[in-house]
Amino acid sequence: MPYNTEEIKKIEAKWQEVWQERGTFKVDMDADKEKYYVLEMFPYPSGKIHMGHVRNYTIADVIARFKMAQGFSVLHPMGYDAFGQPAENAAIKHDTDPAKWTYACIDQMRTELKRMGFSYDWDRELATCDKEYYRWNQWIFLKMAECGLAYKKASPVNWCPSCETTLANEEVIQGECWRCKSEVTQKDLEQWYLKITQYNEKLLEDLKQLEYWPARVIAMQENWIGKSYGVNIHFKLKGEGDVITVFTTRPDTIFGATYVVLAPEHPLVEGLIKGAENEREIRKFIDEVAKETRSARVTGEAGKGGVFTGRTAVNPVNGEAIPIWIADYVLMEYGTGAIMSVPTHDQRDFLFAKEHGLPMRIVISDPQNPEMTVKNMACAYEEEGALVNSAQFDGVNSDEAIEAIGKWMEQEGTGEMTVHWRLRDWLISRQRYWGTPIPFIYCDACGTVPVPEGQLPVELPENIKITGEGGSPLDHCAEFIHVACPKCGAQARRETDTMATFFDSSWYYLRYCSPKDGGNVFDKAEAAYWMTVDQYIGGIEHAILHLLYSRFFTKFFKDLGLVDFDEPFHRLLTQGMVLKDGEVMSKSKGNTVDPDSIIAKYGADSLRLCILFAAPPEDQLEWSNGAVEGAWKFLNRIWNLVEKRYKAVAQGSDAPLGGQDKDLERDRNATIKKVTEDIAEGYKFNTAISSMMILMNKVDKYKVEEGSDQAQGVLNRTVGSIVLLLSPFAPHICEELWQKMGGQEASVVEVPWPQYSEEALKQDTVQIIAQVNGKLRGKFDIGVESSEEEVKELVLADKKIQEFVQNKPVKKFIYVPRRLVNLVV
RNA sequence: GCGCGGGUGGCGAAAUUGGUAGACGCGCUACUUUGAGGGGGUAGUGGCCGCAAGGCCAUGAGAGUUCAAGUCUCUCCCCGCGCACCA
Repeated sequence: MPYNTEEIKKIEAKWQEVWQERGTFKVDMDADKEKYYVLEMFPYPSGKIHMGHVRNYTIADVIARFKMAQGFSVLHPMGYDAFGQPAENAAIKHDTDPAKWTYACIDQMRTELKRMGFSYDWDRELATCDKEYYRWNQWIFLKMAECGLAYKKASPVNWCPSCETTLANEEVIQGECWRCKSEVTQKDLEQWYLKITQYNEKLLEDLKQLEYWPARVIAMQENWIGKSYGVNIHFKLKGEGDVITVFTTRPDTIFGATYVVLAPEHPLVEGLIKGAENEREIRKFIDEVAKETRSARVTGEAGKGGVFTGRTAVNPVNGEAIPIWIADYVLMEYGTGAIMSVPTHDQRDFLFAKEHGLPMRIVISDPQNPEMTVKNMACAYEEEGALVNSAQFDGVNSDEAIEAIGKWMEQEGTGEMTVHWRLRDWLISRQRYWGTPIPFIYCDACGTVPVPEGQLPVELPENIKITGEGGSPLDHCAEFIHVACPKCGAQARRETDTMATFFDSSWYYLRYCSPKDGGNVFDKAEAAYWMTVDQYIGGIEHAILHLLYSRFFTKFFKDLGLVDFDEPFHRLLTQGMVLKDGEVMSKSKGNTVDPDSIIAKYGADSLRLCILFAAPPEDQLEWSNGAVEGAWKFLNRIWNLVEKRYKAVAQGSDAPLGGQDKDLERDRNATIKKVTEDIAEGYKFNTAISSMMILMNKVDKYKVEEGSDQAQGVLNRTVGSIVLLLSPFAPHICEELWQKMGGQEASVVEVPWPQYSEEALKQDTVQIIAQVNGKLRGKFDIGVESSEEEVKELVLADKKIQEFVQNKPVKKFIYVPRRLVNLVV
């Protein structure tokens, strides 16, 4: 029977059914066993899986199966991040219901995942759009509200005109909507927020615990949280009580501040410009800036636009009156929306001052360039140096002056040292239908009232017509909106906004621990056993969004006393993207390869093997059809090996092995060692597979004489080891072969992982390299126990070596035991 | 500009952590098996010189440390990703 398309189909279907029926991957809390939790970022159920999914889940599956074979109690669940806009869009397009569409997609997705042979505990499957899931979203939201972490406020918000909804800061990528890439605009709205900023210090500090996360992800989160130390400095307006507060990280340059700049949106602007001589001109400028898109404004290298207000403010450290300007390069959302400008020591200020002819004063000297003057400087000097023109601080080095001046200003009452965070609270309201309803009710008498816990879940009404027009569909659903106030019973109104779907995915890993618990968000004991996630695997695109939010939720749960750890994901692996012809595979580029079409021809095992062999997990992977064929060929060779050369024989004697038998036995042990270490130490699946191929090549050359039980026994043992080592990578074929070879276990998963013996690895001889002056000149087989003297003698006696030595004296003889010698002549 | 990765054959990639550069695979070439196709087998496959034995060169560029450098140090170039008028 050849390992062809027909046979592959049969085998893979057969074992998928066996796993299903026997519940091979079902797992329960087992205090006697060490647990291991492998998790991949759950998919949005679009229906079809793509190569990115296949890669992500295959990596996870090898780890899960490897850990199972090592005797761990392995939790490996799968589910669906099922709320979200694509379902609404699909509903409009196909005139159906988002729920129907989503559940149909889930069914299809599940079938495709099963076809890949992943080792999931399907009993734990969950979908976030299930009311038994999202009721706990609502419960968490209410808990957050109780703690003051969920609150409503009116504020300028990011608005995506195409998705017709608000967006969190994290969802705005370079001024564009993360989902549809439309230009994001600003709107003033009253919206729900989650106070993630309450945890800013912990979110930053605990990054230090994440020693097994990629440095890149840590750096991205650090940047996003953006802690900076500085001073808030108060500039009084000349002649009035108003004060402009600026934030600066460089208080050491305060004596060089020659003007102050406000963002056009700054609240003090209106009062300042009223009645100004050039009021019209100023208003025109402000209007123009308002019309600019944020990205245009932020990348504005062209020149720094600004206008003078005609007013002045007083520099608190020297009493100097300096002009107040309004400019687009100052952003309202960062710091205080106002800056002190030090053109000599800040490049942006430098450009602005040059453009508008504003005064400059050097307050930090450049030790490399004592001749530096305002006139001859070509750009701002932003490095450190001794202070000048700075009264009592003259001569102090700038890095010391930062703290010294900050403290002095605090004493003088002219400013205070402060910490600024870039992280903003998380805008959670979405004006969309297909999400978790926010569990609040508006009553004219009682105000904003939480839905009582006993009334959860607030269910999404079904069979709603989605038109894509006129705002959220829930706004037009009378039976949803009208509700009695839980406090006074009067006619009241439900909140019609739903939660951003990142809420759903911020805690699903906890729900997997006890997915059917009807009375709790998750079972504390189960979570205590299974958490934290030992290995999390997913794409880098979630480096900030999902991973930051999940860390926030975990810290909140800890404060609630539901968990006792700070961080949810112990180890994180961000798998590389799958490319086709050098570009990321994507529907929009039209360069996708459908995993299903590959499975149909070569089977899931070949696809899995190919993807694992082609590149290390973190690297980009260039798809190639040739590589699948290569993987199939390798599996085919193993198949034929078992079919044609595996023969049940009387177990050979325990007599010591010699010659080729001993060599193969050593190679077998060496391969077990290599594969085990490659998987365990850094997931080097590509080299693990390559070492199995090498062993396979050796088996091909290994001759078994007719009737030689000894040699046949060694061969059998080697074939058995290959099948077991390969089983996490290509599970279906290995199950089948193991059974063919007489394995009695219900599944290879139950067979303990192969062990190697150090004794068998020992070699009698070893090849060493002989160099003359660092160049390779010969190779010698020497006994492992050979002494340095013996080796030296042997090498020096060699004709070829002598040719290169040419009777010159050997100045130095370097000997690295069992590796090389180097003669320096 | 700042941060994180990278740069090794025609291609995907290895390299025992300073010790034989290119394992393994894809592709290609020749021979072979088969009625043909597919598939299988054998040999070869970094560049240059050479019939060969062999020699020289070679890990983005240049310098340095060392008996020995893809690996360590410095300078520079290039590519990818992320962040960014962040005050």
